[in-house]
Amino acid sequence: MKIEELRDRVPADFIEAALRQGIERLTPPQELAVESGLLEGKNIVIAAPTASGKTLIAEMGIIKAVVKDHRKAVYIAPMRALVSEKYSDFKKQYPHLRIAMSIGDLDSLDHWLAEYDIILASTEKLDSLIRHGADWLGSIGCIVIDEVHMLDDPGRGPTLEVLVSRLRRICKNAQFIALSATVGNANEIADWLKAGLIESDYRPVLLEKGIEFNSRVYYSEKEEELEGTHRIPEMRITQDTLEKGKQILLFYSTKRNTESGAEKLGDVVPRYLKESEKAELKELANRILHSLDRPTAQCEKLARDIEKGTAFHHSGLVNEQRRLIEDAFRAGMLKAICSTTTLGLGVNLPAHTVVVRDTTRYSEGEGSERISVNEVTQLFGRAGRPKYDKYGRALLIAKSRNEIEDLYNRYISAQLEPVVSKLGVLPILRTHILAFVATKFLTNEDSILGFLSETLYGYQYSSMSELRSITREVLTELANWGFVERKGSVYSTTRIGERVSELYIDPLSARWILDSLMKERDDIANLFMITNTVEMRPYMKPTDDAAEAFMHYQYMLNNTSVNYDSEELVFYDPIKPLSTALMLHMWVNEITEQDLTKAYSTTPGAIFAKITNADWLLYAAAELGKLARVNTRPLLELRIRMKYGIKKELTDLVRLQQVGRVRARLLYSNGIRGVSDLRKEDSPAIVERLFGKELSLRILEQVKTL
DNA sequence: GCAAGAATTCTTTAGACAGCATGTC
DNA sequence: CTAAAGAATTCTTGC
Repeated sequence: MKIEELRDRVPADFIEAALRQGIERLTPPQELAVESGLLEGKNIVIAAPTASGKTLIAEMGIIKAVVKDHRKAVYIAPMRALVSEKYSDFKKQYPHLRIAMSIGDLDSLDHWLAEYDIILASTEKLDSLIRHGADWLGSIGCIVIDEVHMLDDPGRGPTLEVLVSRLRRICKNAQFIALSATVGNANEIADWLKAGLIESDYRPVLLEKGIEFNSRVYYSEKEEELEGTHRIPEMRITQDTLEKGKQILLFYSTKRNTESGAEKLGDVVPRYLKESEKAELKELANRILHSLDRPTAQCEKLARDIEKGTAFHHSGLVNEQRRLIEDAFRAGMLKAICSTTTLGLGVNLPAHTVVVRDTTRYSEGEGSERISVNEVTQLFGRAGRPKYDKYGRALLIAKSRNEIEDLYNRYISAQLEPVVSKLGVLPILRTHILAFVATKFLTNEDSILGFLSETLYGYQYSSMSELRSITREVLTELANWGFVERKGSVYSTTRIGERVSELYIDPLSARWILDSLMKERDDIANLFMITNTVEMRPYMKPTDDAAEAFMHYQYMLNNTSVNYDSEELVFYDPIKPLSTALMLHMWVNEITEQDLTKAYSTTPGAIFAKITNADWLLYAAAELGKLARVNTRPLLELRIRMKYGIKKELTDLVRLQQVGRVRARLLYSNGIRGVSDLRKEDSPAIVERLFGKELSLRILEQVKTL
């Protein structure tokens, strides 16, 4: 079907945008979607491979709802990176529409969300907006759920499940469009959502899946001899790929493996680089090296790899480094990347060849486990660059002749796994049930159960007796903790309970924080208060210092296990969160990232993730403290120190714009110890000497208004 | 006597969402 | 609380 043929059924905005992108025909799944009533507002579940054009289907629904029906459209995705990618796509294609993005740290003016046509948000953010009583939800005409297989995730799936079920109640006439490349039971999901189902194998770029063994690749209907001669299989595959003038992504099971992989690639890749590329790479390496104030050992390692045309990519990198690497790969500068699943989950970054080197992964409590077919399929989906490649190649590596067939059966000819609801667990329901009561959405046991029966869990497990007993238990617990009150059969939240729900923290964490607030606390105790929570997991490794401090702080660590659910207690070791607290304590005492990575054998990426979380939890703790009538000054001060990584003495200077960690310290050591010192006669000269004319002016200007 | 390679023991283990009010070097 | 695999260390072999 040609796009043009849709002229009278879909707004011109969409047609023009599609044509601008060079899209003239619908792909088969797109055509099927149109035939199954996409444009008539029917709910649709689409299970089709990566790059099969699922996004365009969503786009059709969104634009139709917005332009033709004058309603709002919402796009939900599980990753912030995904949301912002879609945001810039939409902004580019539809500059005249009012498009907003709402994710954790970046928000287009919350309150004004009502003014926008298209709202793109992460699952949790939209859930949170509901908790804050967003009133524009009723005017939604189209809801797109990207990566619906997230429903299967034990940690975050239930939130999506509850969110979707709730939206179905709030937005009675809205159209639901759910997308995924990896669901084994799309029919079930479709049935649950009362949606039409579209399943398709269509790919714009052919995908050849094979198993490598001994320099030979075994596909289902052919075999291929590799060009490479290297003794390590994935290095041979890389040589072969580079011989073809293509790029490669290699997926490993651990961060360390990606790093050693990239190092080995350093012997393979450079001979395929042009002189001009080497110069560009050198420049890139330099930028990577200086992504932090002080390069860490990891930064140096990464920079060395990049000069050779390769890189590793995992959560230990800071965002800027990740972005630089992704862009450089897209531009063809980098030839090969060794990555953990980070690259498979986030933004779209295709390569001609994809190798999933490891098919097992360690998981706590279970030991080493095989990764799922769904996940391998997800990673395989990165193979083949539309517009550049005729076909993509996705490979596994066999270590023995026997393993060839085993891997083939297990991952290539295998069925995708079904998505199964993980909602039926007490700690998860605790959070959501509090939110139901807090928003007065559901206020008694029966209505809560009625709602839960509409979730995927209710669909998949028809017996609700288990949920009934958990719900009862949760309500009792929340009442005991002082977050809800009961009158007859009706529950309502206390002021604190309501705030806990809005702050989006686990009620268990809130209870622990409230209890801790009542005790005598120093900085470390305050930090432990927020690190000993589920929100802060995974914890840092226990250090010797932490073990020692544990003895010292025994008094405050009494009862720490209150913060854990019984099954988890087996794994709970309070030294770990204490270790995290000590790391943060060093951060707020101006220890450099470089030293922190060494002392806690961690990575810059992990440090910043902890800092961001700590900042949020310190805010939450302060808010709870307000309600509990506790002095929150120390918490707020700690929060400023957390944000900037500074000692107490610099907190005043940092109020100035353009002044952060480094500049504040510089000012301080030059005798300017606070904003008031800037008013002194000789100050302007000092500031100008330190920062130059322009910057010093901008700093001094602020003195009048502060 | 020494080095390359085999055998054994030791060590370590993916990712990422949320609040709120504005701007780092 | 479990198991795989890389890294580090020790042992063996062959010249």
